[in-house]
Amino acid sequence: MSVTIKDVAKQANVAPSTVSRVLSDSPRISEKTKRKVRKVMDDMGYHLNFSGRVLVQQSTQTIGIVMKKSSSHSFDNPFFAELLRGISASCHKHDYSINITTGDSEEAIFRDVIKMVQGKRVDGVIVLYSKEDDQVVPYLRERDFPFVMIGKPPADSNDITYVDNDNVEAAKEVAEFLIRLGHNRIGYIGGDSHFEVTTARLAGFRQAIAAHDIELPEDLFKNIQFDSGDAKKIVSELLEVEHPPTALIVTDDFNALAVMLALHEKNVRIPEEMSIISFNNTIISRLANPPLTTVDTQSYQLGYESADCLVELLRGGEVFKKSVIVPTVIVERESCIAEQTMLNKK
Amino acid sequence: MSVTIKDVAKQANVAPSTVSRVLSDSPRISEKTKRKVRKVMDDMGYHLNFSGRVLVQQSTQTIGIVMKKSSSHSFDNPFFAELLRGISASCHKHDYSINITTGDSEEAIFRDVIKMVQGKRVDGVIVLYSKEDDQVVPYLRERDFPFVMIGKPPADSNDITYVDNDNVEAAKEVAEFLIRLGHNRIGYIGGDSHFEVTTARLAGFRQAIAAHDIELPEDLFKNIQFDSGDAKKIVSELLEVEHPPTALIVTDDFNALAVMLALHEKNVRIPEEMSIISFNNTIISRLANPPLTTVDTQSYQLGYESADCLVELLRGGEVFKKSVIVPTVIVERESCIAEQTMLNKK
DNA sequence: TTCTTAATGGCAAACGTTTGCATTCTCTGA
DNA sequence: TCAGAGAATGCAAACGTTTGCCATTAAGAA
Repeated sequence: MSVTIKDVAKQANVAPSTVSRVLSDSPRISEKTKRKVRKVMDDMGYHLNFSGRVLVQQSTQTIGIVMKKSSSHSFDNPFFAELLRGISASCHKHDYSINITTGDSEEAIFRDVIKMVQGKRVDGVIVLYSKEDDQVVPYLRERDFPFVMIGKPPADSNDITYVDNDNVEAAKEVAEFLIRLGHNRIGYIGGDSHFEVTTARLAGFRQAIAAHDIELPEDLFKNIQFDSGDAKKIVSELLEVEHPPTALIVTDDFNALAVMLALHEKNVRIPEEMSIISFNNTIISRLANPPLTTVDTQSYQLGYESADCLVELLRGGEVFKKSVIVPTVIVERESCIAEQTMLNKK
Repeated sequence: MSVTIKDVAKQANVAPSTVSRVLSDSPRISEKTKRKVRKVMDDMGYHLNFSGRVLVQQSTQTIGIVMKKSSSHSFDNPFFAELLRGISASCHKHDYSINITTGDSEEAIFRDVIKMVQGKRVDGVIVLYSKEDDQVVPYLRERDFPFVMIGKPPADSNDITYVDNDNVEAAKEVAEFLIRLGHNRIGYIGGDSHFEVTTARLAGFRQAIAAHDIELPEDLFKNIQFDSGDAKKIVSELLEVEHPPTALIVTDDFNALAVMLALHEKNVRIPEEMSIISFNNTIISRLANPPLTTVDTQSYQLGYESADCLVELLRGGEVFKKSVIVPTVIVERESCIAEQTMLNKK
């Protein structure tokens, strides 16, 4: 039905192989022939059929993106959108296509991955999360299938290419930042503890307060499931501990927004009565009221680098597994003030 | 290298064709043989090679998603994320894969589309926008390539399958809603006027105010480019007209957030001094402060339906081009109050 | 003029499937 | 016992490429 390499060959009076070589601009074909063939291609409206090529080259020039468990939530979160955007940009640069998992449960996603990998639909895979008790990564490793992770692998991190922030360090800096502002009652609201990012940041935070000889009761440490109802509960609890915190560290902008809303409902003013600092520097932090002080994790860059790494892996250069740590930086806006200047509520 | 249908055939002592037919569970193969072959498949760890099938079946079971111009912005906007989530869910149901454009300029996206379509990488395409002066849609129509649009096509809408809200009606209802609350100085902040959604809503709004014999000066009508700097400017201008508005209609939650921030900086309180209503009911509207009254455009549903339509188209049932209008409903939260109960600023 | 060699292009196999048609096998009924 | 029917399976071509190797041509050297 559509015009193939053979049609072009016939029309141009050359062999199909010649046409193919013109396509790849092989030096074995003379300029004259190339011109002739290209003209015929244009005239006939020829376009390469992808699957034909894939079949023989055993390469799809496509990378797969493995979403995390509930893509419902990932999609909601501008952090993932940024990641995708970065990946997308890098792929475009390298002329790779993108195929994303569509499953919405861990099981379904795993099946998607198998379909991608075994069905040879993709050359490599980017795993958008790092999580313990995950089946995808072991599966990929077992088959020696090229992949890179966003987030530090829970195990064998020397053997896996990954792109990540230094989350321990980042959390430390955040704590130092608040401590420098005079806060010593700091509430910590982390994310799902199955994810590496959560534990890393918590560790960093604990290191920092220990280094400053600050002791914090365990009821100042919370985990939030993405859900604003949860935020209300957590905020209530935090306000009811014996010495309530004067500052809060929240795992990302999105949850911070939920926390702010909950505080607002409790008539706690930000930053006058509570400082808040969060992670990711998504557009939300700029638009929040007040605008959020947040650590820029450079999610776009994270995505971009991960795709770059994968492509490099695929092009086969790499002998050892390199990893990339993307630096973080605190972006100061208006949600944090010095402890001394706060309103005294009593 | 990996195990093919032939390997399985040899091992099971049958012909490759038989294995293929077992794969598709053809009634022409006896149960006994099927069992035997399936056992061998399992033992050998066989998995179908996708490209091989594609080549002969001339169908990829993959749909392409065409992002709008600056995916940079689309990705930022939870509205698009929701769309994607809906598409993804439907695709998963129908066992289709997803391939998205990676280009970031109109030109690059167009090239991506050509690559998808001519390279036969996808069976059909979903265009995530409706815009005048667009090259993608004409291209698809010319080649009779199956596609569906999200948003009403600027032309030939009887000939194109699309999924959309009734934006004229929705805007009308929003206006009526505000009028019923007693507002008659209403500011309107639309989006990029190249997009159909923008013009449709504006039309609806104008109809509604005309129907109520309200006259509004043209300087109450603004268009916002996505960018919070712009929001400040627009807000300033709106506050400086002779009789400033008491209510604002904003084209989506995201921009509404920016507008709210700008108002806040001007010390205008919401809703006491200004009511705001927006579109899309993304999670942002729930988390805003105060939570936004917004019209739920059901973006997830929009995405889901569009993929459903496309699959139906591909399965070839459709003779005529059906379109789906997804209903909208105003979700009342706390950003709108009756004009009478507002603070008087003078 | 003849031989050598470099440049150019063609042949055909291969990639992993599917599918129309042909073949083989197993019954059934006379 | 055998023709014939129907069920089960096999054969081989086709899908659109790429690529190793061979064939042809032309040019240059002797």
